Amino acid sequence: MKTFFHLDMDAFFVSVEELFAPELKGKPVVVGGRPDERGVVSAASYAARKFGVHSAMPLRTAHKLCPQAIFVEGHMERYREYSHKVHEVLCGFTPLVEMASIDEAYLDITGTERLYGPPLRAAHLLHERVQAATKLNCSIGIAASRMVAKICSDQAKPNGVLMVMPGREAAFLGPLDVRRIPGVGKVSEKNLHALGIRKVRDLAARDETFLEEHFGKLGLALAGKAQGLDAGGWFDTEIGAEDGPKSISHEHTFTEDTADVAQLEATLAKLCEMVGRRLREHGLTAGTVQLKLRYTDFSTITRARTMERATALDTELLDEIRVLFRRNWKAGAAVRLLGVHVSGWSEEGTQMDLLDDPRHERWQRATAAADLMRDRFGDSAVSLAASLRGKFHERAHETPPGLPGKKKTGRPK
DNA sequence: TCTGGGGTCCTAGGACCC
DNA sequence: TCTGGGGTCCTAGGACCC
Repeated sequence: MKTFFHLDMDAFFVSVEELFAPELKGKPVVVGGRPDERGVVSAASYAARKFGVHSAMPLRTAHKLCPQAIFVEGHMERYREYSHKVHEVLCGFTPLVEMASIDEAYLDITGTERLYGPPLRAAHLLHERVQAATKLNCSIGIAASRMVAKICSDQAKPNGVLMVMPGREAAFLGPLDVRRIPGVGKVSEKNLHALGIRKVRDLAARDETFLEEHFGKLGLALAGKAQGLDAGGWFDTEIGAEDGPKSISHEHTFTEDTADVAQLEATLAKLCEMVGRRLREHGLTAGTVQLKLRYTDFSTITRARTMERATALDTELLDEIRVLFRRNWKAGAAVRLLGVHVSGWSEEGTQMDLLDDPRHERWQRATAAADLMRDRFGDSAVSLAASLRGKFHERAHETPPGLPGKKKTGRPK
């Protein structure tokens, strides 16, 4: 029998903001952007939640619900820094730790009784340590499966600890809405409701084959989850077995939809640069590139191409992306969003054979030099896109306004 | 309500091969 | 030629998570 913790930071982004601006405490705070911007709520304080504001809600809607709320852009670097602090505390507690996202983690604390006492005691100790190191609150769920531990931490919020005793899983889960099960979203909830399945106990009452017939693999997983099991899927993996990313992507939603080819292509160049940079940071080369296009009516297409050889070079990514764009963009149609996505890492990683191509080698050197400049002087110090734009357009164009991560000044060390 | 950005996993169809 | 059965790769779309 195993014992898992799921630790979840309370209103994480908002709480970090409060550390730097204590006057925000207790007030309705919304992290995500200005109230009149295109965008959604990343996090809302408990005071804001009282007005019905919640994460993923459009900022404009949040503003209508709670006009007096304080809207802030947020500081991702700070959240990452605090996430690292939490991670350090957890690793000092037990070696089997897995950060599941920036603000939550799973711990396998099986066999730590001699060290920390029974699980509830251990959880309170861990809670104190996190508090002492970060001045932030968290909630901890304890159970014999990761999934139940996650649901527990949710029920324990805010700033609480909750344990489900082994054998009591079905009794605990039974009265909960099916929506509380991780993996059941809006659509699955609706489909389950259509079959008269509203509570987890309704789910537990149906047999596996019935659920599989209606929901395929998802149904099979649901049957297990209704019993409180980690069977199959995401929960059924070793804690701490970290593997690198499977895909890397960047996308940008324009402040105003645009059909200006120059602006669109400049944006694609910038996105390819960002993706290329991340590839090189991870030491990866991508075999497949994918373009994402969203029009004004929110209709969205993706178009992918697997290249003859994998690459991590901005210019080669851009060449592919530009072909996909020209082939698939309904010319003249205003675009809301562009995205560049790469995947399919090359197995051998090395690409010695490419060195015979002098063009490729030149770009590799230029890219390495640009990376170095950005390391030293900041991301805006140099842009390959600028030189590329000269190649493909008669006039050079300004970098489009409002691109993420764009800074006016460098930051010399 | 007027809908971000970065991910993972699943499904389904078609090409292609044996 | 009137038509099998896998397996694998690729592409497109969508649900879901934070």
